[in-house]
Amino acid sequence: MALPRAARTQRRTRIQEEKEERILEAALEVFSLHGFRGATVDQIAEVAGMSKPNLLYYFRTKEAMHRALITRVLDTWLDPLREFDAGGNPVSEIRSYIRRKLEMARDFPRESRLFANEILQGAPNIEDELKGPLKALVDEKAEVIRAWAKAGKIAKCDPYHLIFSIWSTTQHYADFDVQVRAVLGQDQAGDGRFEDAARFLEQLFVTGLGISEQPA
Amino acid sequence: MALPRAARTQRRTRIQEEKEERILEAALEVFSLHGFRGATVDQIAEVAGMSKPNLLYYFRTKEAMHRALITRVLDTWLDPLREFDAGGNPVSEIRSYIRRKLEMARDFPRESRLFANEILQGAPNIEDELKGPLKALVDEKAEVIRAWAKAGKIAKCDPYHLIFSIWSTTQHYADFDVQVRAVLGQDQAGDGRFEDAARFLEQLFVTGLGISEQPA
DNA sequence: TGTAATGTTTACCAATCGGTCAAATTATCA
DNA sequence: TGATAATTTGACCGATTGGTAAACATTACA
Repeated sequence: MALPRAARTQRRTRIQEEKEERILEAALEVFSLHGFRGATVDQIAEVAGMSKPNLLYYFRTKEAMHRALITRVLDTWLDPLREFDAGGNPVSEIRSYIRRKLEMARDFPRESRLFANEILQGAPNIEDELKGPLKALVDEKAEVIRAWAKAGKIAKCDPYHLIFSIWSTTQHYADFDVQVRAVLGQDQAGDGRFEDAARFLEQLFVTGLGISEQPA
Repeated sequence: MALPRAARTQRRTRIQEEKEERILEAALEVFSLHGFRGATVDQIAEVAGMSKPNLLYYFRTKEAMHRALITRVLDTWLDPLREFDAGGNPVSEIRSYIRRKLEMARDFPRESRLFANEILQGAPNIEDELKGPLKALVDEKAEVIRAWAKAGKIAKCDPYHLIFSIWSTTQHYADFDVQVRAVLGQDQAGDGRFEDAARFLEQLFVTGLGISEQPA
């Protein structure tokens, strides 16, 4: 018989570790390319190099795979924001936050697209996590930014929309990669586009948030 | 017999006009919510208030509907960029471009999500249009911006990444609406968020692009 | 009004989907 | 080694999918 994942009390087998990892890797590949509905279990099984029933032995449903992936991705996706340091220098904190987010868009585009897909579909599976942990974290960091602005260390601005704009500009290079490449053309679409983007965004945000005599 | 759309030489019937419009409206609703693969013809037919075979009489395949929608959306989506005036005042041109894009995100979120979905999936159906007309238009406007920078009217910056950042920040409020609402919470998630966003983005870009002594 | 073109519906189909089952195989360890 | 638990597979199932065929109804127009 042997019950898979769900009803286990003992610790995981070596085989379980390996296979579950292979499956999630394959699922990330397929889900990020075709979305949840567009991905098929057969596809994932093929990419993972195993039969469909074998895959379903480890994850009982397609949704279980997706849930495992989404929660994992959401967690690591927020790491850069967690590193945001209230005690640091405002400008350099924002600058390195942008840099880290851009690096994630470059190095983990599949994770970014998986997340984007989920949000686009209305986030049916992670609405609670958005309204809970995500909101809490953003609230906390927004308060830091607001304090910086109040102290005159950066320009007065809405901290939430500042965070949104950093998210959107950086993730754009992962989620809309096809469009970016199409517009830049073959010559400019090499890996240098991330350095160009970094330079531009740094200039935009640092200058845009530099101390200035904005009215309230 | 009666051949639908494809093989007609005469002008369209009144019924055809009406029905095709109703179908595309329904298709936009469903496609933007669930993506291409996630949407079903039955769903679209139900939203359009007609039977599935009747719908397929006007659009022979699901893909035909999607193609008709995508090309239409891509076209109107570029309108704000077309209005970008080389002869105008640089700062106010950029400012009103941002405003127009943000208005589109507010008033036509379904169109934005449809487009985002297509790009996320690798733009299988519109790659040519991206590399062709879209790139041409962006190239043209980028040249205008570059000239402005060269003349010292705005800060020196990469015009392509400037355009990307305007696209991403504004469309974020349509495509990631669920996330934005979740983070802002019930109190702040009213329609006022678009005005707040407009104020923030205007400040960010105008200050960020203001004349400054950036090195080359 | 008659009739031909246009439009609509009912019934249906083949393909694909997520998932099951029982038998066969392999790993584990006393 | 032998027995027990864990893993893998091929065959299969019901539901849903995109799309079709042909009968039926309606409209346009001479």
